[in-house]
Amino acid sequence: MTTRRRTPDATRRSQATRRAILTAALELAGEVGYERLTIEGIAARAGAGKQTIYRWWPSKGAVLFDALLMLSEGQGDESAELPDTGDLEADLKTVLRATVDELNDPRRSEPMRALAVETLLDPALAADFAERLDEPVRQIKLRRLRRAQQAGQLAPDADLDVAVDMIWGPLERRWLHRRGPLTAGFADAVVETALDGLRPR
Amino acid sequence: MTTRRRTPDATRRSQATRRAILTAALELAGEVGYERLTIEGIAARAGAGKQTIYRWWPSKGAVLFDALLMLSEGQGDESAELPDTGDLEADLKTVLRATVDELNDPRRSEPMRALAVETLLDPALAADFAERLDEPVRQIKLRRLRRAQQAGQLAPDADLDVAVDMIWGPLERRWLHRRGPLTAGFADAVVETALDGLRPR
Amino acid sequence: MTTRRRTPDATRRSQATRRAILTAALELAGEVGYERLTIEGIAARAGAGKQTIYRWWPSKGAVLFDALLMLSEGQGDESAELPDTGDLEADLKTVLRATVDELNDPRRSEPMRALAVETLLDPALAADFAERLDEPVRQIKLRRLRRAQQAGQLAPDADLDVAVDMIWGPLERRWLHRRGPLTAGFADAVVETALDGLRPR
Amino acid sequence: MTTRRRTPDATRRSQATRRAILTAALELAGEVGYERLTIEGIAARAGAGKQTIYRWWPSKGAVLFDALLMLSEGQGDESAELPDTGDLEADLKTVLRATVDELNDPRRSEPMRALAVETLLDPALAADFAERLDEPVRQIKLRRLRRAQQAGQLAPDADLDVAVDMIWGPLERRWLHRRGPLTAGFADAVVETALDGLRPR
DNA sequence: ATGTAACCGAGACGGTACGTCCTGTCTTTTA
DNA sequence: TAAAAGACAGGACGTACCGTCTCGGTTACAT
Repeated sequence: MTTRRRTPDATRRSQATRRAILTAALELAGEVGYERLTIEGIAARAGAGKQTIYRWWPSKGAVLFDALLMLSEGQGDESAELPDTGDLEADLKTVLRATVDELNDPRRSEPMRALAVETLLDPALAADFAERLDEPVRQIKLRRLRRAQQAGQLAPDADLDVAVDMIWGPLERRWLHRRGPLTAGFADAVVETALDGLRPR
Repeated sequence: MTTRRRTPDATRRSQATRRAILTAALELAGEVGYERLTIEGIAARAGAGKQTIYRWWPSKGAVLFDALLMLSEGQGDESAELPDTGDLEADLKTVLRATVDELNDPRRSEPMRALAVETLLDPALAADFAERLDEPVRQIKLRRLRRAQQAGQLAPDADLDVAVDMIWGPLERRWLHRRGPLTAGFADAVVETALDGLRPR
Repeated sequence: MTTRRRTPDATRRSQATRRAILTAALELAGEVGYERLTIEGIAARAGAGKQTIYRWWPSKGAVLFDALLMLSEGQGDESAELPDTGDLEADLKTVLRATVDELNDPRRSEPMRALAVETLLDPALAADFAERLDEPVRQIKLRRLRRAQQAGQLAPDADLDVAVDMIWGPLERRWLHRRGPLTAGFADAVVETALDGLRPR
Repeated sequence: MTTRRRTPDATRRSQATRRAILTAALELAGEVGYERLTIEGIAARAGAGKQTIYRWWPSKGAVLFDALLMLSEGQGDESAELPDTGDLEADLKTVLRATVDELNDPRRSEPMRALAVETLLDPALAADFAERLDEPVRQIKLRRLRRAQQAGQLAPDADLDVAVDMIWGPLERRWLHRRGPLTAGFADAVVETALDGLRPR
């Protein structure tokens, strides 16, 4: 007696309820942390039925994902670009400092950490996350570096995939593992070291 | 009637039971993943009472932590050093290739991933982990880099803390987030890029 | 954050589950005895979740109480009366012999003993039991005695509350404390002694 | 590999510890009630090891039994007799009024209730209790009635076993089931009714 | 005096059951 | 007919005690 999972009719979806659920998820993630965030808690806070959540999202991670997407609605365009003043080092410092500021704001940072952790545990969510958030952003970074490479500011044989990891990796690592403070100085040091290398010149 | 948490008497501890629990934890973490690893399951597999686990460990993450420590028993000395043939680049490649091999072995890798994720969720466990595993290893890395710096193989003003992140960070990131394959080639590229920098020379 | 005990909605209650739980409770009480009757066992036998039991009953005694009420459903009317042929002594012997038979049937007797013991330990249950079972039955007994008193078959100044205790007490005592066999002869002796008194005439 | 249950050597028994355990059992039975009285609790309060209790007593009921025996030490002689002034009715009233007073003193009454309940659940304890407390007392009662019967104050064919139940049963029932108040008046009424019977004379 | 055998306090251990919490499904009621 | 409300089976949580066991420390008797 297989009760086939019916696909809900998205056109009839209540937008007010959707927003209430996403808002409740964000608030609770910030208040109690991801571990103690529960579907029941979200439903109760949102004044929604549990079934409504199960109808539209496969996991609490997916709810949080949509909640974060809602937050960054509008500014997260596909066609966005990193600043390009011609000075790669200055541009990268500008971008990384902005990231530092964002990660230091707990209101946005806590739900993001929660989601990041969830992607480590849930491969399906990780794939969704990679496709809809991580990869587009990575392409933006790669485009900026490629332009710099064409302008002769980066070594012609530099592996840009490695370069992205090297520039943005340390920051993400410190943030995710709460290892050491996130400061503008750290951002600058990373950019300088990545560009100049560790060997004496 | 406050029933003060009594400190258990470690001298009476059953080593056989301890080993059974740690072994069961490793096996189960490998079999069902960290999310579905339960204290009840560990106790059942180990033939131990739940209370015995609760008596000695504060969380399932702590059990897994001890289990991994047991695995690396003996070789995890404080006085260990990275190889130093005088050729920093070659030495780093050797070390990172070894790490790649280790991380590609699911028997060790899966419980480690599980533990790494848990440190993201449990600050107390994270502190324990940092103190007993991460920081000692980081010091070993720093010592090797410092010797290279003194030998003139690294820039005298290079920030070695940033350097460590830059060399080992990308590997860890790929592993933890399952982003891209872990290969010897990737390890080599990271070492080369970190040492030479991205700018043309 | 006080999580107020929500009152369950009785109209939504599953009658099938309720019956399964009460049946399982009766069976288990008969099989393993009251002491080793557990909520977990009842839930398992009934194929119910533990929470379903905790939602509707405050204690295992209360479950058993309802189970016994279910058993005697229909015949336990408020308006029921003891037989009245005009011969008090014969009627009382009839009633007590029937009680003897009932108490000698372990299928009904064991759960009843279990419940009786539980009322000794749980005042709330005792009150419920007294109100819904014991007192109605006592009123039936009192009505029969009162009619006999009006008919001149009992002394006009006899304390009927004491009389009830004197007629039914010894039987209950032997049963509850397993002191001596329950026989028709014992029932007869009690009735005769209670009516005639101990003094020579 | 049967580890034969060794018989403890009673001559070496620590009397101080025994008293501490019995005292703790009485106190705790009064404080938290029988249900929540635990061997662990008794051991902790007495400053004794759990094994010391298990060595000497088979159940918590047995501990409480010995504790009550300790309380009534000295006055519980085998050769004791009920008062015999020649007036049976007056003597019985005296005895039952004394019992009423005893049962109204919670310090003695509560542990006794606890023990009484336990005998309902534990047949081994019930047998011990019957042999060492109940039966001797019953014999004393029977001896008094027998003397009265020989003196012509009771019907020659009266069943004295039934008589004992009839005289002492109602009091015990009210006490054990907390049904109605225990008063001297009730004691008197029971004695009068039992002696005179319910029929008009 | 010195084994040596027992009791004793202490408490770790494998277990059972507790009562709570949450999951994901299902059903009923509301709008 | 979507959504709220919430009952349900299931199962993990962390706690409390159970009764058994082993460990040293301390009597007390027998060499």
